[in-house]
Amino acid sequence: MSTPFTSDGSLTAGLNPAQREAVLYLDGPCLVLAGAGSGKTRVITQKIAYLVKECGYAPRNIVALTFTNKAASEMMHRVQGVLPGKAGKALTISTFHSLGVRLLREEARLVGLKPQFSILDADDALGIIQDLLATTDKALLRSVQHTISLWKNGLVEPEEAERIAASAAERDAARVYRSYRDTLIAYQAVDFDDLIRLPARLLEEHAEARERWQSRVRYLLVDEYQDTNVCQYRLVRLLTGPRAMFTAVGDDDQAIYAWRGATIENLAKLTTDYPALKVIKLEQNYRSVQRILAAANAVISHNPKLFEKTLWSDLGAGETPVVLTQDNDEAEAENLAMRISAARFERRCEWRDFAILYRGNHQARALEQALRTLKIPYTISGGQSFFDKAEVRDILAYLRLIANDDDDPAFIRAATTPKRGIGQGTLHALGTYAGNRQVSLYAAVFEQGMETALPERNLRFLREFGNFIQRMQWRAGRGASDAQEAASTEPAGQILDDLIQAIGYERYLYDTFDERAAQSRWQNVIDLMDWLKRKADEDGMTLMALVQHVALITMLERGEDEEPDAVKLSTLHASKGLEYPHVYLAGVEEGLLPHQGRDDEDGDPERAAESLATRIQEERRLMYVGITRAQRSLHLSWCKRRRRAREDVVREPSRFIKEMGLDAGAPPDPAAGMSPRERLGALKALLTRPGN
DNA sequence: CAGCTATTCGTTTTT
DNA sequence: CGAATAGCTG
Repeated sequence: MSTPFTSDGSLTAGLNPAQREAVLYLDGPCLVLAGAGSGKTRVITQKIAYLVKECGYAPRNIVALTFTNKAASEMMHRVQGVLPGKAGKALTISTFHSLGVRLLREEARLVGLKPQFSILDADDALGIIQDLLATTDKALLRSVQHTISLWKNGLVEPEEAERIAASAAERDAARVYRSYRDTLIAYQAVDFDDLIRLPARLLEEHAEARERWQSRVRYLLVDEYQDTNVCQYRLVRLLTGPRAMFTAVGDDDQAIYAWRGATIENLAKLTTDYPALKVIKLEQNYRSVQRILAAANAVISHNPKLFEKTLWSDLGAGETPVVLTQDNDEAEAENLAMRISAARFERRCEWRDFAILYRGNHQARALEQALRTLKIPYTISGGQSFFDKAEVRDILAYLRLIANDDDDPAFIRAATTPKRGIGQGTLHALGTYAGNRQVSLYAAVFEQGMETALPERNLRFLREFGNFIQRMQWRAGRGASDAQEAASTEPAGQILDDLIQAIGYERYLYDTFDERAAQSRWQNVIDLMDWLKRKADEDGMTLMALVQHVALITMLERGEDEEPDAVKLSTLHASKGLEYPHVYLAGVEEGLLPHQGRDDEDGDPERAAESLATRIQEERRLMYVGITRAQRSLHLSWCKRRRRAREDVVREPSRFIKEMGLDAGAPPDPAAGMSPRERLGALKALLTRPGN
C-alpha cells in the first residue's frame, strides 16, 4: 500500500487505509462514519498532528469539539502524546459548551450580557420555572423545563412556541418560556442551552464577530457528530463558514441523545448542505471479538439504516455472549458480584477489567451493596458529579455572587447557607421590593426603601451580608470599574481562604451533619479550594476569571490520579467511548432496556405509535452501545421479578436478547437452587479465596 | 427563624 | 425501601 506523501510516514504508520484517508483528506468538508471501536479518536488526534506538523496550521487555529469534558481531556491527553509541549497547549480542544462560554465571554455585549454573566445549572433553572409556574408538581416542572430546553436547542423562540404548543404540558411551557428568558436576562445569567444558542445567534447577526471567529477557526473537528442538535449544527456551520474546512466524526448507530434534542438528521443534512462532502467509512473494529460484534450487528440490523456499514473484526471468534436469568434485582446484583469475583480469579485479571452497565442510575444501588458485601472495589461514573454536591454548590454560589451580583439564585443560596438570620420572611420582603423596583436582590439590600419594608433586626442581617459580599468583590478586583486595575488584586488563594473562614463553613458542616458526613463534605470543600487555587496559579487566572470558567468544568480534569483497580459501574449513556475486557449488562428487560417511557401521548394514535417506534430505535442503539463496550466477554442479565416502588413487578427478557439470536436459556448458575444458608456459604468461600 | 418530625412522593439517560 | 419535602414546634 503506497502512501500519498512520503513525509507522513510516522504520522500514519499503523493506520488502515480508511483511517489514513480520513487523516490526510483536506480538500474540503469531511464526514467520517466511524463504527464502534474503529479508532476514531486515533484518527482525530493524528489528523490534528498532521495539520500542525505537515500542513503548517498554527495550533491556535485548530479547534476540536467534543460533548463531554472527559472526552475533551482524553483527546487533549492523546494529542499531547503526538504533539510535544507548546504546540499541544495552544490547541483548542473543548466541549461545545466550553467553547460557547469562551465565545460568549468575549462577545457578551453583542447579546446584551455583561461579560461576568452567571451560568445557571439545571437546579437553579428549575427553581426559576417553579417560581414562574407557581406550582410544586415536580413532574410538571421537569417536563416544562425539558420542553423549553428542546425549543431552545431547536432555535424556537417563545413567540413561535406559543403558536406550536400542542399538548397541555407544551402550553404550560409556552406560557412561561418568555418570562423565563426575561428572568435570565434580569439575572444576567444563561442556562446550558444558551451556551450554544447565544453564540450561534450572535455569529449569525454580527458579521464582524463572525469573520473574527472564522479566521480564528481555520480547521474544525467535531467528535460524536451524531449527537449534535439543530443549534450545534448551526454553530458548526457559522464557525467554519464558506471555507468549510472541517471533519465531522460520528456513528449514526450510536446516537443516543435524541431526548436531549440531538438529531441524526444532522448527518444527512451534511450531505445535502455540502455537496462536496467527502464520506469515509471506518468499518474495522479493533475492540471486540467476532461473537460479540456479531451480536451487536444483529441487534442494530433491526434499525433502519442511514448509511450502509458493516463492522468486522479479526480478533478471533472469542466467547459467545451469555444470558443470565435472575429471580429478582437483589439476586442479580449478588450474582453479578459473585461472577465477577470468580471470573477475576479464573481469568487471572484485574478488577478494572470489569464493568457493570445499566440503564438507570437507580440500578446502581443494589449493585453497590452487593459489591460492598463481597469487598469488591468499585467506582461509579455517571452518578452525581462533584459540582452537584451541596457543599460545592454552596461555595460556588458565593463566588458567583461576587462575580455577578445580579445573580439572584446565587444570592439566595449564599445568603441562607450557613444560616445567618436571613429566612423566608426576610427574603420574601426583599424579593417583593426588588421586583417592584426592578433591581437585583443584592442591589435592593442597600436601598433606602428597605428600611420601611423590614424590621430593623432583619435588615441588619441583610446589610451585614451585603457589605461582606461588597468587601469580597472589592478584594477580588471587581470594585474597580476598569478591568486594567484588576492587576492590583490579591492572590485568589488568600481571598478564598478568608471567604471560607469568614462564613464559618467548617463549623456549619460539623454542626449540621454527623461527624462522618461533615468530614467528607469538608474534604470536598478543601478539594474544591485546592483545585481553584492550583488553577489560579497555573493559568494565572484571577478569581473573577476562575469563577466564570468553573461552572462547566468537571473534576476529571484535576490531576491524572490514575484510576484505581476497581470494577466500573456506569450507566449506558456514560459508558459511550469506553471499553472493557469483560462487560456485564444488568437489567436487560422489557420496560427497562427498551425503557418504558410515559406513554400518555395526547390523542393521535398514529403519532404515538411513530414516537414509540422512534424511541425503541434509540433504546436499541443504547443496547448496541452497551454490547460494543465489551472486548472479550459479554454477559446479559435480566430479572424475572424486579422490585419497583413498593411492589414486585413481573418482567420479561428484553426483545433485544432475541434480536441478538442468543439462547435465553440460562447456563448453569452457581447459586441456582441454593438455600439462603448455602448461598451464604458460597459467598464466604469466595471471600476467603486467594487474591481476595 | 431554624431544626425537627411526619408524610409524601416516586423512579431515564446529561452538558 | 429510600429520599426529598411539607408542616409543626421550640
